[in-house]
Amino acid sequence: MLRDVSDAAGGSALSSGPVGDTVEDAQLASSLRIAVMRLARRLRAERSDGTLGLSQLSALSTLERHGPLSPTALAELERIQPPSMTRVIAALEERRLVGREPHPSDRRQAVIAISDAGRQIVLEDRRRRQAWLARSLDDLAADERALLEAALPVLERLSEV
Amino acid sequence: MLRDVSDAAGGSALSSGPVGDTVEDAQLASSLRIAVMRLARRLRAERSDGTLGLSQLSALSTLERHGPLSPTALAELERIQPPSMTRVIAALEERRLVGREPHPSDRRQAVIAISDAGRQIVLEDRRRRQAWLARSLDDLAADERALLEAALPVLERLSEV
DNA sequence: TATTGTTATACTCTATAACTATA
DNA sequence: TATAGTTATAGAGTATAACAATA
Repeated sequence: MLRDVSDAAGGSALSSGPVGDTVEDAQLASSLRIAVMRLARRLRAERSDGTLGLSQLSALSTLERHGPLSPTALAELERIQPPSMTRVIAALEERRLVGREPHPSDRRQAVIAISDAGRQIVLEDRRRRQAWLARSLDDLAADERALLEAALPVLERLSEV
Repeated sequence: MLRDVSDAAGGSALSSGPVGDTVEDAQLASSLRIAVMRLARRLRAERSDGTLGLSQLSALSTLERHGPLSPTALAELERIQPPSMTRVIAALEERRLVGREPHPSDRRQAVIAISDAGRQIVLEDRRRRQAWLARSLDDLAADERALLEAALPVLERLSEV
């Protein structure tokens, strides 16, 4: 399994110019795309209690980390379009997991903030919600987990471009 | 950035028992889940020409790699339920990208095979379809690409559990 | 005019339940 | 009875276009 790794790393090291990488990048991109989509599919299926959708929980979690945000700002952080965020917020509002207040100076804007009930769900979820993936990670060898952990920041940067 | 890596690897090596890893696994699982879902969302938005859905292309690609398969077998490989695969195959059949033949001995089964047109699309797509991700990968340093490439097999194994 | 947010509408992907045909 | 596949139906998630309110 690790043969591919060293081959690839060696290849990159030998031809690190922007042109030489193109073909290898395309292959890495293809494999990464398929792996990420499949894993996302699995993760979507393994949602914990099911009462809260993944995008709702993700938005709620972002609100918990960043503090109050406008719908547009939250949409940008979540990398979805404003109309999609409208629906996510509506679902959270209906369950009283977030509150809405008018912006102090700009009456066009709204300020969405997580509620105590919402915060409780986020914290509870961070503890309980990782069942399947954590179980899967448990089956990995220590060096495989380390590989994932090492690649994680890169994976995160990819979504931020 | 690589500090986290060695820290994590060291931590795992020191406490490789199932109990000691639980907390670290949960954190890794949480971060990985969010990163994977966001990246999947980006990838979904960046689909190339748009005429073919991601799940259709993924199934087509699997047919190209594995050869002719029954709908149920293909569904299992793609990790979706048979009714979902029925719709994917129907879409591919309508575009003549796959063909359907009766199973030689079991008349309940069908055999789905990629067509020449389908194969052309898969090959063309492997070359052209990775625009955004390949571009993003281009912006990474060589050692970051190597990290991704190293973690890729682990990522793939996670979906296979 | 530009920006913020919403509504209306539609598409993709997936699931479960119930059905048909064959084994 | 059991298996392969389909149909019917539903739901989550997202997008674009058009609109209203405010700046």
